[in-house]
Amino acid sequence: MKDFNKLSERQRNILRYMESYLAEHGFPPTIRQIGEATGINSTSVVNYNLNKLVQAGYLARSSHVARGLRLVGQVPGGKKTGRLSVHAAAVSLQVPLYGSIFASEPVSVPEDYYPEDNIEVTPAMLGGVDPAEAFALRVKGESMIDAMIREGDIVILRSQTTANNGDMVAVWLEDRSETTLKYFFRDGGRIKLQPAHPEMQPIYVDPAVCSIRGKVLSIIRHL
Amino acid sequence: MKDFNKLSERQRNILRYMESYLAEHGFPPTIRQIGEATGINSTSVVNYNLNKLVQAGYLARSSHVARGLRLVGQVPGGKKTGRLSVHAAAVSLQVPLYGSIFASEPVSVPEDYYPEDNIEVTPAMLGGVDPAEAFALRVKGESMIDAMIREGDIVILRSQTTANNGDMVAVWLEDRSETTLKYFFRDGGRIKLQPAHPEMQPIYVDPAVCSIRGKVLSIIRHL
DNA sequence: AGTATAGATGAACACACGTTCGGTTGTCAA
DNA sequence: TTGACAACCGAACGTGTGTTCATCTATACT
Repeated sequence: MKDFNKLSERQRNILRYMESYLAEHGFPPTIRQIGEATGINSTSVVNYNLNKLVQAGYLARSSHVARGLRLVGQVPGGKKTGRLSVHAAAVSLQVPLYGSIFASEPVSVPEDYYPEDNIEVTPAMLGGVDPAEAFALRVKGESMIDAMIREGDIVILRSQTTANNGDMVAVWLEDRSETTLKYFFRDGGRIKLQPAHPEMQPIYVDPAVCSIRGKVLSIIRHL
Repeated sequence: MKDFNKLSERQRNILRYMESYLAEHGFPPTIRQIGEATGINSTSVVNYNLNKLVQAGYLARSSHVARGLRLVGQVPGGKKTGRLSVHAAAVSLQVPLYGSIFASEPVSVPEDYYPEDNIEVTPAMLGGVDPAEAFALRVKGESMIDAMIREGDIVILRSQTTANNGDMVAVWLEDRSETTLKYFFRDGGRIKLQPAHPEMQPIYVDPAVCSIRGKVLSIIRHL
């Protein structure tokens, strides 16, 4: 019988990652993605361990084929009888990922493009918002650093064109040709945009040149 | 409602081929394979029709990703789903929340306490790590601001006492009586702890007074 | 007539991605 | 010490694969 515990820690991680990636995307990950996710920084080592897993009967490979991986047999999902067992079978939701937000470029909005991917989220991350109104953006560049947001972060938003005081919003500033994430405040006839970093100064803009694309619900950072 | 007959003959063939290829291999075909199977001898035409199918809501694409195709909804015989159907899909996981991490206090570790709550996470947020090894901490205070982390953030960690270069870890520094989240590097006989904020200087500590509690997998911020 | 617009073509481009190889480290046994 | 071996690393290589572009054909509309 195949003994799951006979595998190395890395090999178990690879299998688990394969499973979750497959569930999320519908196609297998690349060697480099596996390496990144499991802390292996040489493709040859991933390749090495994948071949081990093939020998052990856990998966099949098509050689010279991009993402030519396939799980065979069953990976024990939650059989680990440790302490509090892990999977309460709650549902998770998917929201479309509409590309990247990048300073000096308009942020893509749902109408403009089709989603390039789906992001799995938990209900708590939507804060009660209808999943159909939610979408996600990937942050590109270090331009959002003043909002305590880093390159690669995933931002979950609710699509809307207005906002309340204190909301964090994605706004397109026409006069600056720039998109940012800032806290939103109405200040008399103007709009005050406050960076999340406490030491940075707010900027004031004319409502006419400031179009709101969505309100930030939550942020996911993957290391 | 999506009308299957509204599609061109080629587009229907593409969907059918996708289905059978997926069933046979476990991963999607390439553009060229689709072309070959459906009698199209230009990759750009396949590309063109794939985009049409995305618009029509039959499939999703991940751009610049080899075999980045996925069937959404059901090809006839089954039922249809709406445009971007937001669907309950995979199971989500729960990890225990072991209190808060706070500078000038040791971070709680799993052995010390029992969880005060459970946090729902998606498999992607664990990056392939066994859910049984994962736990969560809530960030208290503004002390982690140099790590681009704010009060209230939830940090997902994997319980471990060693780390690899480049990992972000939660460490207890005995000589400073302080807990922080930093990037971990071995530097000769010492340990270099690099803040996430690029402009801040790293600190160097003796391994003897630096105990690792866990490696950060991901971070959730709820607004 | 002109002129859009959907569909198709083939070639060129750029990079994503699997593969290979020389070298290093650690462990175990003789 | 020596040798063998499993695991790992980093870099280079070749090609698989998505994308883009200029061009061409139909059909339909003014």
